Amino acid sequence: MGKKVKPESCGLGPAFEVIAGKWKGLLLWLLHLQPRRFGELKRLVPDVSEKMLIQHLREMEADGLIRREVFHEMPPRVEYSATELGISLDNALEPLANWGKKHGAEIAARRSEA
Amino acid sequence: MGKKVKPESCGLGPAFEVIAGKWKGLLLWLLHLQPRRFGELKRLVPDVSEKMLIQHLREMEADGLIRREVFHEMPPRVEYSATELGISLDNALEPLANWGKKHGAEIAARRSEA
DNA sequence: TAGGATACCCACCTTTAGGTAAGAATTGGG
DNA sequence: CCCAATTCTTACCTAAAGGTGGGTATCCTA
Repeated sequence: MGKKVKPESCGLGPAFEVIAGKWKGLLLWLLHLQPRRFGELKRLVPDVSEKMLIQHLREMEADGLIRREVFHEMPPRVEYSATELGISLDNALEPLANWGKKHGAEIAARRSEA
Repeated sequence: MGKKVKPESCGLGPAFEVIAGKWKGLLLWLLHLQPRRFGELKRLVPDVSEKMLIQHLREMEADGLIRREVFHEMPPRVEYSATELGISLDNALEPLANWGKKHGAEIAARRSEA
């Protein structure tokens, strides 16, 4: 019994570190579909506050998941897009998203029973 | 341009609702390997507090991811194991875990540069 | 009868994630 | 000269997540 197991060998740690945050998964998904500017993201995710929107975008940029491109126009324009690394993460998230689509109703039902 | 997009169609929402929590991913991974009793889990994840350990286990049980079996022995014994649903979620998490194993070092490096 | 092992339960506290609302920089147009 | 549009920025606050340290119940064994 009781084989020895290293928790780190699970591998979820680093992935969660990078994608944890209320809106990051959704933002990455949106940006992997197509580049978007700040205002677009704000409209597409109407419940996010501006503060969290930039904060999450900045962190994802720092982690190399997305890139930020500034166009020196007036009015100003900033476009965010997914990097290769970001796309690879989004791909790794797809099975999870499918699981959510498949079992979301079941979960919600079980929770409302409570 | 600017196709209309429904954020819900991403599908990550329900999945994150169920797996969010500092230790849930790791716990599910451990329990999909083999059933474990409370004390074993506590030893395998030494940084988790007892409070969070049961709290997470209880929530995962309520969500149908794991099952809890009580053996009326002395000293008492409670065994937790993954359900079908839990196993399916763990499978959906595997690509994410692989992503973490592959890019964890890269992420950590980028973060320590800061 | 005291102590040990196991699996909890609880009250309290700290930390952190996230929200609100206001304001600032840019620069072209009226 | 003032205003508008866009992308932030900042100070402050709330709520939720998680940690700490103690206590409880059970029954077996010494």
